[in-house]
Amino acid sequence: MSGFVSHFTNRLDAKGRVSIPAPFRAVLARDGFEGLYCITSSHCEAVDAGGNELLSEINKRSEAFSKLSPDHDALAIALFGASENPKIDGDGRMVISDMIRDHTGITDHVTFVGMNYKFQIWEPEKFREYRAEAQRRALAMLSGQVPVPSQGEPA
Amino acid sequence: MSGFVSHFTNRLDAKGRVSIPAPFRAVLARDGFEGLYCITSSHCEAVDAGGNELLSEINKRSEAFSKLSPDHDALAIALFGASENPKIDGDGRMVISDMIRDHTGITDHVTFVGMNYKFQIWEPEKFREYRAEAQRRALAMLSGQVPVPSQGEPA
DNA sequence: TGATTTCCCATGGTATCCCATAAGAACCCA
DNA sequence: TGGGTTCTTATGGGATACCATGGGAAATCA
Repeated sequence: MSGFVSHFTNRLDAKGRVSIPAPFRAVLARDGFEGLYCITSSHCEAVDAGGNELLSEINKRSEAFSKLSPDHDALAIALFGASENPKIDGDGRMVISDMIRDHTGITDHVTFVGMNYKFQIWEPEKFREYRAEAQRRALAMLSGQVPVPSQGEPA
Repeated sequence: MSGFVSHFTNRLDAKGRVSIPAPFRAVLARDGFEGLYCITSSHCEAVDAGGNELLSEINKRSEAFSKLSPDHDALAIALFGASENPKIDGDGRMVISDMIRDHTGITDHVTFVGMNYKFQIWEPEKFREYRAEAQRRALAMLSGQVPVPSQGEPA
């Protein structure tokens, strides 16, 4: 079935907890990962989060470098050093760690953004800005592509 | 097999629900998708909706870029972050979310427009205007006054 | 032992489920 | 052909379940 879709903004409480959106929890449960896998994004002020599907995607990436090579070691350190495994409590909440706070600038609200095989954690205002930019880029990327075979386009 | 055809206008109730036209429900049932897949249209004030067939169309687009790359992230945010999976209740209704409201301007009535492999959700008055404009353009194109654009809506 | 984290329960608002009803379409049988 | 009957569909509304959030108590850590 489908993965992480849509976006939600929830509130951080006094203890630094935030509810993970219920639809995302359902996807994680199906995926079977214990807890959550989080890693800072290398190219934007967000944190990638997900379960086994995200993890295997990252593994696939690092396997492109042969083990024992300096490149592989450096990559491993970068990946594991920038990652965390937050627990999810009985009510479906996680705590926003200092690492996530520092990298995202989150203070009192958190935006969760579905990206199918993973989702991202954003500071709401920063997300709005990034999204506007992403939509511009997406339009450019898609229009350069071969047209999709839609027959019914009105006009 | 036959897809979504014709168009229907239904009423929003006090709870923000609206009946999905029965013929469309029949198509969705055949498609086998649980619920509905919705995504805002990038070139008009409408929302695209459908089942697996629409979803695979979206997936196809994003799979052209390798995961974890900046390009893929931007595209995933534009596509999946701007999507939703409304449920369909036992009576064949869906709720019009704030996202759909904002993007379409829907207040109390909803027009469903069949487009074969997907359908669109419109504010009725906006749809009338859009359709009239589309017909003018079609006529102009047929009479040879305007070079026929291959695809890709130029605003 | 004080501070922090984890577990558990409470609550208000909202979404979902379920049933009722009315209008219309299709159907059937004389 | 016509009139009655049954089904489907759109819509309304009450009851229930779910979810995000808050806070206390127990457990863990330094």
